[in-house]
Amino acid sequence: MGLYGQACPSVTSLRMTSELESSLTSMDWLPQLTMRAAIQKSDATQNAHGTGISKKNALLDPNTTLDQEEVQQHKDGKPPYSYASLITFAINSSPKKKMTLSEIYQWICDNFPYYREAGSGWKNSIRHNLSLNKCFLKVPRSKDDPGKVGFIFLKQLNSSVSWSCKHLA
DNA sequence: TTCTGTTTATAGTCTG
DNA sequence: CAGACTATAAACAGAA
Repeated sequence: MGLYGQACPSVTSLRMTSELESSLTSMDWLPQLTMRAAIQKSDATQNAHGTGISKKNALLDPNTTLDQEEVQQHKDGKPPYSYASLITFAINSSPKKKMTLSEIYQWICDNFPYYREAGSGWKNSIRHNLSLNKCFLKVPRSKDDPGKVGFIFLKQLNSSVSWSCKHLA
């Protein structure tokens, strides 16, 4: 297996040790690890076959986020990121590292106009990915939540659960 | 009915 | 080539 199944091969796994819930006062919207690092990394993994295109699979680094430059670069055409990567970016863009399905859709549409135009097949793929990929964890909503995992955005009528990246250290 | 989520199937690509 | 991974499509069940 290559870059995929694993959480983070070697790209700076940061010190995501203890900045969990304690960062409400100050915002933490910039983990500082952008796609560029991930892409360079995978670029280094040259294509041994020389079949032309060198696939730029973003590493599924749980800490990777997408920065504005990257967003602008791919405003046209289909982004070179796998669905798993897109989902990861989306989830990581949320302060709580959780997102509901509809929010993930929204984030992707906001950041990649391509998907606004595309049909609805990609949403099917997103759902398929969330269910299949071991990197994502479904976090059910708790009714009388003790205050631990009950953070839900739920501004839509649906979506009673949110998703997060599964990367328990 | 629509949205959400799980599963199965199939085809293409990449890696060892 | 075989196996792993990804993209797509689609069947199907449950909830709102």
